[in-house]
This record gives sequence, C-alpha cells and structure tokens, in this order.
Amino acid sequence: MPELPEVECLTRSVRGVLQGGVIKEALFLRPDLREPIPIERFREVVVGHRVESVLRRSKYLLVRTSFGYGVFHLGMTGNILFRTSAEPCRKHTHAVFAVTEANGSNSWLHFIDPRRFGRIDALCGDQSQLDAHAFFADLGPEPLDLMAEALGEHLFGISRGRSAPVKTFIMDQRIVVGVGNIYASEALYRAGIHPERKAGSVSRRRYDRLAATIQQTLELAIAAGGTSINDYRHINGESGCFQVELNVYDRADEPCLACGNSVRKLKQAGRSTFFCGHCQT
DNA sequence: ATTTTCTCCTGCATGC
DNA sequence: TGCATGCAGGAGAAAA
Repeated sequence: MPELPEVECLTRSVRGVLQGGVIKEALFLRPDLREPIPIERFREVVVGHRVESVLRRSKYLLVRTSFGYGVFHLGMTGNILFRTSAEPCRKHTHAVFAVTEANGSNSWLHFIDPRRFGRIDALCGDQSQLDAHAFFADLGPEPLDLMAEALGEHLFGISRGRSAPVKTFIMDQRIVVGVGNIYASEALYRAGIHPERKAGSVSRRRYDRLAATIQQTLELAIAAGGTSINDYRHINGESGCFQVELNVYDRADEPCLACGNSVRKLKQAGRSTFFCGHCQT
C-alpha cells in the first residue's frame, strides 16, 4: 500500500517521464474516485500545458504547470503505470493521460485504483494557493525535510499533554506526514517504544530516537522501492515490489527478530498494530 | 479540543 | 462450487 516511500518513488518515476513534457489529453473512464473528479478544471489547468515539475507533498503526487496543479492521491490501492496505448491493461483503470515527453516520444499514463480510495483533483494558482488548499493546509512537516533532531524536537513539543497513543499520534498527518500504518509499527519497534504509550509520556530523548527511526525506515523503503520502481516502465506495467524488511508488521505470533518473543498484534483506532511486548516499553 | 469510531470500496482468504 | 463473512487501510466526517 502506498505510504510516503512508494509515493516518493512513483513521483520520481513520473517526473522522469512528464517533467518538461505535456499531457495532451485526459480521458476519464470513471467520473469519481473518493470524490467526483473536477474534469473541466483538470483540463483547464493541466492539459495542454508544459509540465514544469512533478512533486510530492505528503502522500500526494503533484503535477505543476504554469496554471496550477494536477493532484493525485493513490489511496490504498492506487498505482500509476506508463503504457504505449490508451487501452486499459487492468481492471479499475479510471483515467488515462496522453503524454508527449520532453524528448518528443509519446506514452500513456494510466491511473489505476481498485478500491477507489484515491483522488484526482486540480487547482489553479501557485504554491500559496496549494498550501491553502484543504488537502494541504493542516499538514505537518515532511519527516525527511528535517534533521532528526529537529523532528524529534517537533514531536516532543507538540506531544506534551497528549494522551493519544504514540502510534496514532505519529500517524496523524497534522503532526507529521507520510507515516502510514506499516512504518508506524516499524519505526516504533526500531525505537523500542510501546505503541500504546501515551504520546505525552515519551521523553525528548526517546522522540529523538523515534525521529531517527522514522527517517531510517522511510529512507530504507525509498531505497528499496527505488530499485524496483526504476524498471517499472520497462517491465511493461508490472508493479514494482518493495523489498522492505519488516521486523514486526504482519508478523503476529512470529518470533521477534531481536529477542525471540512472539510479535503481538492489537487494534488501535481501527488499525492493526504489531509490536514486541518485550523490546518495546 | 481531543480522541475514537464509522464510512467509503474492492479483492482476497476463510469457513460452511 | 458458491455464498456469506471478515479483514485490509488513508483520511475525513461524525460521534463520543
């Protein structure tokens, strides 16, 4: 499922194709995903204009033209593939975009999302309009844009007085973006912090450690995803798989790799959490 | 104000 | 074989 690392890798991949090129045509095979797609606005803002840059903010992929931004979110099951034709190669292909790359070659970008938790949007204006947009206005900082110490300080400061479990706390996009369910469990495991601990009871020192393990986990995943995402296009639309070593996620009842005790599973705010009751306190 | 639960959606695994 | 059930979860709305 796309968390920050997968969106980052995808963004880089899309950037390589789209940046400097033009989306010449947008075909929407379905008018809505999570919400209705503003098709007219998308055409006005994105189609027919040179793509100045392809960016990631949080788990959103942004396609910037001089008129505004095309906004893509992959939800749970979204993916983007490049194909040589507009013909859908998969079920749940909801939109296809004709691309003329900067070097003049042509391809089709396919947006696929079986569960339709994703979104496609468009907004007029520059970065100040983007920052004010409802999707982005309340987002916390990018975890990889800060030094570990600054991130630790941020988490510590904002967590004082909070009784929410630290796991749900770091998954809150208003606190810090991009830490999804898998990497939340992984980062807490690496930091030795129990997921049910109250966010406000975690020390500054331990938040520094957690900040470092969040960054470490995300960067490892980007490195792993980067390898597979490179041949994304070459393997004819087969999705890359992320060879991230997961220490606890989806390993309920299996031995902790550090101490051998069984990895435990619980539900927090409706999501599965995995942890080692011995290593995490 | 903070925190939890519910909802959206489909594919897959399970059990009868 | 087929059908019902439950689970997976990003994120926002609704409820607590």
